[in-house]
Amino acid sequence: MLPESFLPTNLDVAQLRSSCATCSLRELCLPVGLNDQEVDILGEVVSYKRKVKRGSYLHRTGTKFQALYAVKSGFLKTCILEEDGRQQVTGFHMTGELLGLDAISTELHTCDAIALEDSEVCEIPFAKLEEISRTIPSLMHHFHKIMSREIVRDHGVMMLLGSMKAEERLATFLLNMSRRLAIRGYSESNFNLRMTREEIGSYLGLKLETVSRAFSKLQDEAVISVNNKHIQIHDLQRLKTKMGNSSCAT
Amino acid sequence: MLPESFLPTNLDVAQLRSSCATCSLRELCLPVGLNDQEVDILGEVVSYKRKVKRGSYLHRTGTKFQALYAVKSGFLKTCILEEDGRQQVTGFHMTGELLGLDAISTELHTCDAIALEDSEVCEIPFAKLEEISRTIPSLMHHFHKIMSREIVRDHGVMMLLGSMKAEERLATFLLNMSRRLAIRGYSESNFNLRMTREEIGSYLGLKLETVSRAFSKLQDEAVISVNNKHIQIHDLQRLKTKMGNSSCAT
DNA sequence: CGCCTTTTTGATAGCCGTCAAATTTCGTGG
DNA sequence: CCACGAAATTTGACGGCTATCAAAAAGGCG
Repeated sequence: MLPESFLPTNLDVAQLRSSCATCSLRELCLPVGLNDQEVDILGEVVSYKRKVKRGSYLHRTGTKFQALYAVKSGFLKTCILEEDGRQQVTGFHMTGELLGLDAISTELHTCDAIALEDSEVCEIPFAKLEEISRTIPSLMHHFHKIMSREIVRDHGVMMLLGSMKAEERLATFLLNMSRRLAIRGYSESNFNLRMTREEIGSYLGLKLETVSRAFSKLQDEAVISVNNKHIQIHDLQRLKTKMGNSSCAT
Repeated sequence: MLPESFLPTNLDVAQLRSSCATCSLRELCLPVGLNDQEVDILGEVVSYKRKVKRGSYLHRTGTKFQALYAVKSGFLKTCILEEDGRQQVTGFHMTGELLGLDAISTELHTCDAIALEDSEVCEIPFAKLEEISRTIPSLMHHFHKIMSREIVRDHGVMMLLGSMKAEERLATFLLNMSRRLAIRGYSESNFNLRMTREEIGSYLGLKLETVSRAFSKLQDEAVISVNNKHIQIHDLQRLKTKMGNSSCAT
């Protein structure tokens, strides 16, 4: 613990208490749709931040669930692994997104969450969130929307895994990354991937070699440029057509 | 509207008002963990039932979301379809399970729900559910668990679609059906499937012919018997070993 | 009972996984 | 800052699993 002289000044305290209020992610994250007073209440609940170094775990499968995490900065993956060693990446998570929703059901984490770059997350004690959401209907409602959105996202991935070919999967993946980056103010056509080919492959139900080949093919067709982890999308429209035209003719 | 003389008698009113209280699915459905008084409150919100004939829609993609549905009897599938005609079954739903969770996010249904046999569902107006869950914390909490469980289930399907071979997928599917039927008091080793090979295939990311072949293979190995839609599981243990032993040796 | 849907089974083709090796990139420590 | 070794990526060759096409058989509904 720090000595008292190192406690935050009043200004710092104000910043802490209103961490959600002043957070640049306010419009992306849990506080969406709340008024200033409600955001302050939420901000008191969300008082702890946690740094997660690249490669280290935010949480592990089987550990007790106590809090959701909102990504404040950085990039993480979640993955489940079977007894037999098979691993499945279930998601990649950017700023403003919530982790831990799967753990509510059993109060145990059902997946590992691992930082793919140095990251910072806000800890949201779940019991407290439920408590204050009783008095802030719009918070409760938005939380339900977030959970629902995760279900919709998963259904989209099921569709992808169930009926798309390798190139379609990768195109869908790239466009998804592009869109999410654009929402956050980054370039939609020029970005660096944080994950390896193997992690992309696990997410897309493909082997890393197949991912690599699909990248090369899209590059040969001049739709994108690939330089290791750096991606440049030359033709967004054409990339979109790659998403869903495998079995048009039927 | 019915004339007053057709309003329910007192006895009927009592049965209606306590529909959740007397429902045989009380321990499987939304009221889990509620005391009698709370179940009564919930029962007032869940006052409408709807019959859905085999083959007809409970809801369609794109229509306005107003209520969740709890399956009271019967069996339904949910599926999404892309512009290009590709279809993906996202789930099969038995008694006590909740439909419509995906629609909360956009207030539009993101999938079709179709009855695979004559079914009956309880309509749960979502706004009212949120309203009463403010005063019944255990209801709110259980609802969150249900949504979370759906996310976990979807992640399991992603794992299945992403890394299992045809025979493993089918074994996983059969064991899932078996377990869910057992919970509901039916035989775990002797049941009728309600869906076609094509629907199973869509759910499992396989073509119907591949599903049929996988059935035949399991039958040749004397693990199950297949007679069209009737399934008999002879060796549950051996079926379980089929779930996850494709790439053990690595 | 008859038609249509569903299911099964076979033959073939194609996509992707597997194995392998070369090359590049990245992290760490000197 | 550079050098080294490990990790990641790319590319090729080949094989296997599943999709596709086809046809026959079985089942179900009006």
